[in-house]
Parts: sequence; C-alpha cells; structure tokens
Amino acid sequence: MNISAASKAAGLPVKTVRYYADIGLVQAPSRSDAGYRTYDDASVRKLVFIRRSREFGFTIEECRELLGLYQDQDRTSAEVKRIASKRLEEIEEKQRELQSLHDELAHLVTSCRGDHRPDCPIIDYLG
Amino acid sequence: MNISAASKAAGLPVKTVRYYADIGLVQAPSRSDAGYRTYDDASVRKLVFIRRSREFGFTIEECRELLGLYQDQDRTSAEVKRIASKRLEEIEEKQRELQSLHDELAHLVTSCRGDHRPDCPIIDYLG
DNA sequence: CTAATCTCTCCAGTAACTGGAAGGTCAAGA
DNA sequence: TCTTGACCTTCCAGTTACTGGAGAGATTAG
Repeated sequence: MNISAASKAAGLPVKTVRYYADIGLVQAPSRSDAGYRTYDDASVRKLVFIRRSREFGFTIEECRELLGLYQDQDRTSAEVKRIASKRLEEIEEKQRELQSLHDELAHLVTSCRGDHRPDCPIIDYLG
Repeated sequence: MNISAASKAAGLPVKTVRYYADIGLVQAPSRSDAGYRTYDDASVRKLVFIRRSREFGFTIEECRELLGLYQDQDRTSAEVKRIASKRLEEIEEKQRELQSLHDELAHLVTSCRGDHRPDCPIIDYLG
C-alpha cells in the first residue's frame, strides 16, 4: 500500500502521514525499491488509532504514550483509563470556559442594536 | 509608563506587549532617551481591549480588525455586531463538537474497568 | 559604587501541521 | 516508444501567538 492509499484508509492527509513518520510516531514498515513508503494493515490501524486519539484532543505526545500502551502486551487498562479520565476533566474544564465565554458574548451581541449608530456595547465593554 | 507597568495594567506578559508592538498591533506611543517603550493610558486601554478580545477567542487578525473599528470615529455597531455574531456561531459549533467528544469519551471511560486486566474498551475503540 | 532590576534587540523554539519547489517513478494511452 | 499525468521523494519555509534566552545597555536602591 503506497502512502496515498494508506492515508485514504486512515482518513488522514498524505502530508500528515509523512509527518507522523518523520517524528517517529508511525513509520512505514518498509520502502519500495524506488524509496516509496509501503504501509500494511497494521500500520494503517495505528494511523487510525492516532487520528481518533487526535480527534479526542490528545496531543501527539499523549498519542505516543497511548500508542506505547497499545503496543505493549502488558498494557493495563488502568493506565489508559487514567490518561483518558485526565483528558475528560480537561474537556469539561474547557466546556465550562467556553460556556461563560459564550454567555458573555451572547449577552453583548443581543444588547447591541446593530444599526449604524456609533454606540456599541461590545466595543464599550471590550475597551 | 515603562513596559512592565503597562503590562501589569493591561494584564499581559511583558513579552506579549512587546510582541504586539512588533507586529504593529499596539505600538508604544513613544520611547525614552534610552530607547525604552513608554506607554500611556490610551495605549493601555488598547492592550486591555486586545486581551479581552483574545479571551473571547478572537484571533490577532480579528483583533486588528476590531481595533480598527474601535479607533474609527465612523465605526458602526452593525459591523462590530456582525463580527461578534460570527464568533458566537463559531463558539457554538465548538461547543457542539466538544460535547460529542465529551460524551463519547465519557462513555468509554465509564465502560473501562480500570483494573490491571489488558482488555480495555478505550484502546479497542481507538484501535 | 555596586548590585539588582529593568529594558533593549535578536535568535530560536513551541505544536502540529501545511504548502511548495525540485526532482525521481510509474502506468496508461497514441 | 514516447509522453503525459499522477504519484512519490526530500527539504525548506510558513503558519499562530507567543515564550525563552543570550548579550548588552539603563536605571535605581542602598
């Protein structure tokens, strides 16, 4: 499987797959005579694993950590749960921040008349 | 007012204030004989304006746009409202994404036993 | 007078890619 | 067989919004 087939299968751009190889996250298992990266199902599964983890907001380093657990025969679900729980807490914190941001901005938007008069509560508030 | 006083007053790190000057967002109105940036209340107000806008998730370029309106005598609240509303929609979209992310991850975390057995639904799901 | 603190500029690095240039490879059609 | 176009390679640079640090000059307190 050449890189474009692998990237399609994994749902990632070619550039990103190459990038992941460069940083040693998921390397192509082999190269063709011409130097083309050749991927197999196992490496595509790893790429999918990374894509999903990234979608969950894990950083690349966290992905590396998770992938380590994933490939570790002796991996413990406790460790994975710990990392995922930590991430969940961060997501919840972000949700709270986003909510107060939303409420504040929504309040300003609704209190702004939106006509061509120069008085605008958004600007008054921000300034 | 030297840069550290201005940065305290604006609630921004010194480095960031200098950075904002470098990119031409908020320049120090003058310099001392020794070349020290000297800020006044007006520039501090602009820095506060930027800090708050950034807290609302506006990008630097959006801040530049907002600041232009802010400093424009003929600014229209309609324009400001348009920009703020657009941002609000983006925030709402992000909230929805974060919510589904949260729900999915929360489901996985609760379904993971968290003991030392190697079967872990989080990893099974991600992989 | 000296030591500490402040300020300056410039350079480099961060995260996680993305875009592009220059050049090699491969498969299909005329 | 040649050529066209799609694909692949590496390497370099740029993105966003800063942050850290080096090296050097300025200012202030004791």
